Amino acid sequence: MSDKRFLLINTAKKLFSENGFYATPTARIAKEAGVSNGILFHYFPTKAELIHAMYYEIKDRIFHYTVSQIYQEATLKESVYTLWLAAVEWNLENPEDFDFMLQFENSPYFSSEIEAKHKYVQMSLELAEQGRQKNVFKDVNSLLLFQIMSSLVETTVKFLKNNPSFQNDVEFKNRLFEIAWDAIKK
Amino acid sequence: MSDKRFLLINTAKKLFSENGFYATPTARIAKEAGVSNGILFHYFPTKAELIHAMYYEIKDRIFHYTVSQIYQEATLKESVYTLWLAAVEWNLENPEDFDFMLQFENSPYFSSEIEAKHKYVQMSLELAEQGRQKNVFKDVNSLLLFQIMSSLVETTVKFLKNNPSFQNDVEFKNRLFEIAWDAIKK
DNA sequence: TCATAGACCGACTAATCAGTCTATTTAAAA
DNA sequence: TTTTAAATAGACTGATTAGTCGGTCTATGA
Repeated sequence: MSDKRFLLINTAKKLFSENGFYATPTARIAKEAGVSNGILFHYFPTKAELIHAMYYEIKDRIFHYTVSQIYQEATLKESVYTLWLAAVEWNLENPEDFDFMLQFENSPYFSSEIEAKHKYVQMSLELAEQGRQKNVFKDVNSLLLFQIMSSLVETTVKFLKNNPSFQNDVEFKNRLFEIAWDAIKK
Repeated sequence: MSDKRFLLINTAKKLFSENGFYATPTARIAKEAGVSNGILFHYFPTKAELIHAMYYEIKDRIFHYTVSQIYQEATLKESVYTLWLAAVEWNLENPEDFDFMLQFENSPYFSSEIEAKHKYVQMSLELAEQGRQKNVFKDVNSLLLFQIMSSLVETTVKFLKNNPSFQNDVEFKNRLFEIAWDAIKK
């Protein structure tokens, strides 16, 4: 990936997370990145393509981050915990990505078909399926189990952002995980 | 509330839920409502004020709907169930309001201070507080308990919209409620 | 009857913005 | 060295859009 392309994605992400993508003109992105207007459209033919590229870039990074944390010998609960914690930590450490994702996933740019394709979702679905087969998880659709976990991660991150004093409180985070775990476990 | 004002809110809601508010010009709202452009700005000095008015109008309606369902002699779990079910049913029956809310709550128009003021949130917080004092709910912030319930309602509604065959399946909905209940109960 | 205020109209404007176009530079291939 | 394609620039445009403005209509009440 050329560095101008990368620079544009990062600058746009910052501006998007501050002002939302509708209030962020492409010209402003180019200016802030210190490149010409034309070059933005050279790399991204439309603003929508820039936004989609950003989505994939973020999903890829979060996937690699979380996948690097899980280990083979772990129990099911340990795996879920690892995934949950990795997702929470990652979002706390990358607030711009988190803001962007919230906006994106509730915008007309997003569709659940787009989401379903990603390896990150695939991996989570496999884990959900495993838990159901072992009779550990509640007996509902694994996609639903995944969506429940995702929304609880989101709620957790929002809460920790608003209450920073808890951000390093391991015991508190464990309690938050138990909430999520109790929701899905049988 | 004058009927033009009401008409404008409803027309805008329909268009917003179809196209999002950034892709819905004020002129289009007026045209579709069969009134002049000027009258829109007579009732709502800015587009943002129209959007905020819509938010309050929806929150009020959902509040009156849910509050009408709870009854005094109910146990805590029954009350939570009633509230949960009312919220789910209401959102399923009012998909435009649901779509609008999703957009709004993840847009720059929204702030959690705006939300916190509403009677609907106040009522839910009281219930959460009650549950904590009776030692029935987990020992975390009542605001967090409320947010958890809200996000699980949202996830449930999204899932039922994508899987309409479950919409009238009472047994399935009860299972979905148990997920939410297990999350918050001790 | 007349005055007044709010409801209502729709043409208009000032600004904005996504995307285009022409031209120049750079770098790699031939 | 020459050719070619990609990278870069930035002025420009066509379309769009929130909001304005000057005015008319209607209803109420004095």
